[in-house]
Amino acid sequence: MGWESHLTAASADIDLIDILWRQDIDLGAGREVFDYSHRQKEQDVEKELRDGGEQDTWAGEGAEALARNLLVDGETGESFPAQFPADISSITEAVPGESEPPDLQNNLLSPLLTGTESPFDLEQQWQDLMSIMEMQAMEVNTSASEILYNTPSGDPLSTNYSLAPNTPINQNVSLHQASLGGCGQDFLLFSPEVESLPVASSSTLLPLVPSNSTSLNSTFGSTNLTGLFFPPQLNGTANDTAGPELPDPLGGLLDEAMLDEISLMDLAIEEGFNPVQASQLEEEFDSDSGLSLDSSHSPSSLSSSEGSSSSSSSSSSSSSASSSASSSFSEEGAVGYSSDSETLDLEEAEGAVGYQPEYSKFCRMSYQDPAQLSCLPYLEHVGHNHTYNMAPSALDSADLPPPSALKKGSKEKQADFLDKQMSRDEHRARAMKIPFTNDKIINLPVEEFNELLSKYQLSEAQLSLIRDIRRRGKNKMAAQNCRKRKLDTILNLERDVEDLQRDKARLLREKVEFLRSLRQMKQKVQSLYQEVFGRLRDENGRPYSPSQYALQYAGDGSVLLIPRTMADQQARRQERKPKDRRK
DNA sequence: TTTGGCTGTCATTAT
DNA sequence: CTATAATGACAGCCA
Repeated sequence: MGWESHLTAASADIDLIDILWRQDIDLGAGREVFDYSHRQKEQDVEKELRDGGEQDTWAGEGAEALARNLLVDGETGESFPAQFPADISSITEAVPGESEPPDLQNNLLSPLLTGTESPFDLEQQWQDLMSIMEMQAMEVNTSASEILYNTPSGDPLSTNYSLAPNTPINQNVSLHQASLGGCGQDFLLFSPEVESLPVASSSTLLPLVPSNSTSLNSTFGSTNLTGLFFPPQLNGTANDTAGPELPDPLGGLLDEAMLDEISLMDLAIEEGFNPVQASQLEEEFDSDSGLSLDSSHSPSSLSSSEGSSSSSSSSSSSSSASSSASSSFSEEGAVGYSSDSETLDLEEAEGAVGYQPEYSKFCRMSYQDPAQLSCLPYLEHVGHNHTYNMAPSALDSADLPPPSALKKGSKEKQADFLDKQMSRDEHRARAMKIPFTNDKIINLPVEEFNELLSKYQLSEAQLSLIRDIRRRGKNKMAAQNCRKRKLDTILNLERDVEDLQRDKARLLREKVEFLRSLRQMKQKVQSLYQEVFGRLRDENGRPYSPSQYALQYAGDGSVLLIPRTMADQQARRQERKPKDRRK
């Protein structure tokens, strides 16, 4: 108990600390045993003595903090309604199942479309869309064929297809030839004018859609010139199946600009995109084809911070026992959470996205490097000085009180200030005459630490204090790392969210593009079908009735003219196959 | 005076 | 088992 003889320290702070220490011991917090509960008691007593009744003021702070935490969680926990699957389902629902029975030609088109025309590999979703479109496309077919026959197409197919009556005629009709005349023009012809897309789900989000919903039908209805080129049977069939009694409910969604708008509106509504983000997306869509899959913000590149750990180095310890805090920076820097590169990376990332609050928060965690901190002007206002372990030399330049406070600039005040910069543990260590620095106490490896302890004759109180200092010091760094990790996690999650939102927007746009091209192909195929069928003549020179005959596409590119009954059977068979496969 | 952020500390659990 | 790391909770300080 030799330490009591040093109670006459000049500093009042040290007097107080010594008094506290005596009280701690008087309260029974003996230093013989390293006891957590005792340490808690001494903490409490110390607080009561030093802070007076201040604790009452902060009685409810824990609850407030909890509430804040919950709020923060609520902010970061963005909700992502599963809208994309809903899109598909609603599309499926939007396609009336009743349209199947009357439309016989659909059944004939499906094998060709699914088998040979698709240049894309969109896997399941694509297949789903295909199936959707197959039912949907025929709603546009009438218009498509009308447009086709309205065109001054070349006539390579003119009258070459006169077929024998009655029998299923197996006549090769080269689709290559057939497409020579109209195909090249088809895309030019159709793409700007007909934009029918079954994004019925999106229409629910757009109140302006219904007003346009009849534009397509009315447009093509008024220019129905099919009769000029087709015999009444074929034309009648087409009108019967997809005609006025089945108006295309999606006709109003065909406008290309509207599709993009739908995409953006989708995003805005589903994900809470702010207008700025939406416009950014729009720019992205405008400049990008939407097919670039390489994301520089790949979520897989996130957890980089964990790798930059370096073990604490004993060489950072200071030599002077009295200036015990001189090496606190190296001590903290040795924690192993170097954040330089991360800070830069995040600066770029956040700067690109405009996440200022988090950026500020994040950078405040880089205090472990004072130079870095002083280089960040926006952190200068952070004048907190809880870092009692900070080196006074480093604090001199930045945190010294204004000169007015030092006018009477006595060395005592300077000493006072330095004292205030010392952590409580450092004060305690000084009061207890601990013969080495807190830095060593905290950062030395266990072996060296024990070796150091064995070199000195230390009382139990001193040993207990040393262990406390070591425990608290390590825990302090652990807490700092923990907080930084937590911030990193939050930032990474936010970046993940942004990346996912970007991906979703891109996929949505791709979906629209695919639907668009799919629709064009279907229109082209359908018009080709009708052109070929319409040019077929029986032995009497009369056209075949679409209600009795149909064209069957073979796998080798040939086309067969077969009776309807056979075609229907085959179509049903082929329809079931993929469904069974899916199950 | 109130509030929010930062920091240190303790208790507890995980490694 | 001990030592240490990680983390939630709390308290205190400061702008």
